[in-house]
Amino acid sequence: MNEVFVKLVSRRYNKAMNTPEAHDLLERLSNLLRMETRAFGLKYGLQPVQVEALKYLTECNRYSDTPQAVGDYLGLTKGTVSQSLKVLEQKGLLTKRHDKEDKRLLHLTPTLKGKNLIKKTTQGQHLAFALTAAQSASSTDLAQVLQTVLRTLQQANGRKPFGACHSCRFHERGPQGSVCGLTQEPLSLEDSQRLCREHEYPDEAQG
Amino acid sequence: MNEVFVKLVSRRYNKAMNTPEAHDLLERLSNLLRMETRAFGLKYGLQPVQVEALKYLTECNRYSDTPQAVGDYLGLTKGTVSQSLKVLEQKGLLTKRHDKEDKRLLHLTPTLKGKNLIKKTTQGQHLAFALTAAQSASSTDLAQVLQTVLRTLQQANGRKPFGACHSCRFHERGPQGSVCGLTQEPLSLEDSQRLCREHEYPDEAQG
DNA sequence: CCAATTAGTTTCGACTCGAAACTATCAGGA
DNA sequence: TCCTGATAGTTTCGAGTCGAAACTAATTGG
Repeated sequence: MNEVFVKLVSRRYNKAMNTPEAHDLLERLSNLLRMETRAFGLKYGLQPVQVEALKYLTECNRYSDTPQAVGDYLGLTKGTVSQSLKVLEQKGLLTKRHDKEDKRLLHLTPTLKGKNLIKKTTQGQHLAFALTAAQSASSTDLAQVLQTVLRTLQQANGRKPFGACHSCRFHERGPQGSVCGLTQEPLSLEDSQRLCREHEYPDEAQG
Repeated sequence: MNEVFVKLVSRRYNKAMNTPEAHDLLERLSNLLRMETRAFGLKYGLQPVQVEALKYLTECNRYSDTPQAVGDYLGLTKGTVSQSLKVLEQKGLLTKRHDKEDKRLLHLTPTLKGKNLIKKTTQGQHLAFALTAAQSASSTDLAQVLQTVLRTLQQANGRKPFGACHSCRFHERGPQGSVCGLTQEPLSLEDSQRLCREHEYPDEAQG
């Protein structure tokens, strides 16, 4: 049964050749995620990086709870990390403790307060909701799943979707080519394929 | 045939309940993407935001090529956008032109130089490669696909994978619980589930 | 026991970003 | 017509990010 499954999926992926599209979608999701984290952190006076560092520390094992590891994980230099950790410590969200074997090493442990904050982070973000929506959607195409996630997130945040013109509810196909139902202006084929800030999805559509 | 398909997928998703995992994966992917864009932009003296703005302008239609739209798309305030666009214009990557109907509006058009730069961006990034790898992978589980993308990207960038301890090639299951093959120290169940900076995937494994 | 290495901190400068004040244009009503 | 309010964009300012480099302290290896 899994065999059949695999074949179907592979076929769809190859046919769609949607790598550049998935690329774009991931980038846009990436941006939105960052904004969510920023907005959340603001409520607690924390910067996005600080939230992410604290989150990492609640998820790593005892070989990986050092400033160096945080830097490797987040892709930041040790200097930058050092400052973020200082803030987290001052706010009572984590404690530092020197390793007994190697006194250069610092072990970082989130306090109860820190752990609770991270719990709230995950709950507070709309991403969880968006992911649930995407997972209950019927598509197996990566680009389509990502698109569902993105759209749900954008709705939740009250952001414009910026979809491709041809997928818009105002897009009208006339005898002499396409027309924008909002401006009543004719659209070239190229226009129709581009992103539009006024884009609105049709009521029923999913893709 | 699609009916069967949908049921299978739904079942797997529900069983796996992998929303939090997908959440994490998206965040880490998001970080990596940002670093790639940063590294790329550096070569041309551009900041990540500037690259993204320019990229948007090569993809949007004529109703959406204004500073305001760029801000909406990237989730930035108009002041911030204004500065980024000024830099792009100074570097000869885009041109500004006032709308003839509404003189408040500015239309932004990437120059040939700008368009070429964006082409190189997409080619230069490892993400395209990673996505291809993911799409040829056999999994249909969102978390698993994302994991493949992430791992491929991390390898391409020479970054540590930070996988869960129990999935590591040094993880050994002994009679009295698990042991880390690197440190020869015993691991609690909790340890085994956490992220480790020394993590290395087994040769053949995919998940 | 000294040199090289590694973990972490501090400092500095370039850059990001939001907020707010500002200019210019447009649209609508008395 | 003029005047008010709204909208597009710019400028300025301050808090914060981040990498680079210099620095301290501890460890490892001839």
